[in-house]
Amino acid sequence: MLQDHQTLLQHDCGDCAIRHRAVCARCDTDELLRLEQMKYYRSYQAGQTIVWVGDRMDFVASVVTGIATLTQTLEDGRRQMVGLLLPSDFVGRPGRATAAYDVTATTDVLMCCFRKRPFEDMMARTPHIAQRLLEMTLDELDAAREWMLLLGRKTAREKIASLIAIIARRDASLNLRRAAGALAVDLPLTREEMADYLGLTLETVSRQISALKRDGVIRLDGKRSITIPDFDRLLEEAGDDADGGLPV
Amino acid sequence: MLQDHQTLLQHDCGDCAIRHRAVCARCDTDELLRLEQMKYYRSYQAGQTIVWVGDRMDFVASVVTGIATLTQTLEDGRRQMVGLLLPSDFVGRPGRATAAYDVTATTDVLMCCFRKRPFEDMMARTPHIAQRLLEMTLDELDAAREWMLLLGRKTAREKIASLIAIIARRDASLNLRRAAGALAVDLPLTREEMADYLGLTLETVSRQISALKRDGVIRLDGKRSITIPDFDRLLEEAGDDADGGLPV
DNA sequence: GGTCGCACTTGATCTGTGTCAAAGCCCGGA
DNA sequence: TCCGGGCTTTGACACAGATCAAGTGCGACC
Repeated sequence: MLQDHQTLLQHDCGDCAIRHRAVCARCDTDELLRLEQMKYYRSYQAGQTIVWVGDRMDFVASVVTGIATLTQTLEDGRRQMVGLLLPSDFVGRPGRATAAYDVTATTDVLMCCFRKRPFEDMMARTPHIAQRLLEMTLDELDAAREWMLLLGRKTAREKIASLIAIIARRDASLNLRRAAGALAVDLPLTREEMADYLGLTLETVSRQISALKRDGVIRLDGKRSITIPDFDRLLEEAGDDADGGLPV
Repeated sequence: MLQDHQTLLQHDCGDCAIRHRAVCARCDTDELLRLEQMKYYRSYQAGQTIVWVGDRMDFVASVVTGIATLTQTLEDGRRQMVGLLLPSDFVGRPGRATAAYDVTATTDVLMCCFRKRPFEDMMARTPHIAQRLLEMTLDELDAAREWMLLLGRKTAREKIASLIAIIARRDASLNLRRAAGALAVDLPLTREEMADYLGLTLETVSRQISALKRDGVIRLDGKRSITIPDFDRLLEEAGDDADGGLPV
């Protein structure tokens, strides 16, 4: 019953060995119960816009299942994705009244929500929540900076390889779907969404995926599902140093 | 005597009308005094590297005077700036042992430092610090996302205009150097640093600055100092919507 | 089973920015 | 005063990726 938002409260307290699974019963029971009473759910269909820039935001939430994106748009329609929300990611900013980005459901999405005001009050009372939120925000900031390097300095081929590596890594850490040697990943994004992630056009995305396939770096099973025969080879193509992904 | 790190502890408590100047005496006196005892200074010369990626980080700090940058580098030397640290900005990540980025002093820099361990302990005891740090980190995340839009989707000309607008805005909010109509700004960065900020080459930066000058969007007084006759015109060139800068 | 529509691929061409190279400017030191 | 070196500007050219335009494949719906 606590599963949906436990990532919000978890913290390193020494008692909880497995950080991403356990919630420390000793310290957080009261807060957990209070939070439990506050939560409610919202679900959205694939393609649906969850909030528009400038909308009044009266809630904060975390993604339970599905994938959502944060995007920014220039007046003439150029779009850049600035956040990719996977299960357990947090949406919304305590202390801000209106949304700064468009939030869109890429697949069907279930969110676990908390009304903003009581959540903020609670944050003021229970230091663990602010500390946990700080930790999550710092992780996001690191991811954003890695992303900036990608956008500013990588070639189209490196961008595609990086994106596949990022998805594979986040995916693998959730699902442990690592077969012997080869790794199966499915891309939860359309070519256009990948383009918006990478600062490219969809044509370029398509061409570079074809090129990586031609060169044996990836194999395609259908259009959205790929296998990676050699992950290190992929990382090499991504141009990163050593382990080349989001610092975690 | 408290001036150097007061931004770290300030918060909205109702008593302090002017957020960026006042520290609420009622709530924070003890913490301020403890923090005061812990602080020490380091200074760096222009061009000097403050920390290298992977270095052990035994302190956190905030910039008192001068400008520093965070950069990431690919193996073949391509560089991308991922953070620009102006006075009052925070450096270092509580809970992380090694630096994730190169930190370099662009001008002479004075930093107000705290040893990491005691700072972390203090953070655990005094919720205000974590909350304040969260607020600052969320601001940085917003800035990073604006930056991602710039890197992924703006043209070279728009990038330059945006950078000038960003510097002018941060500068103006600190110094209130807004003359009637025209606005004088000096660029604290070399052409190469601007290029690293914007994901361009220094030649392109130079060409676009010349173009903006030719078109009357900016005027140059020497190489590093510009005046902006019409700020709205500049924002238009930057391609942003409405007020087009870092959301604050 | 056919056909409609949408996501994707592929091709031809165009263009903005990178690359390479040279020259100018300015400041500091001898 | 002149010289040297770093920062900057400018030019000529190359090329990665954008743009425009067909075409393909595949699932949904009749």
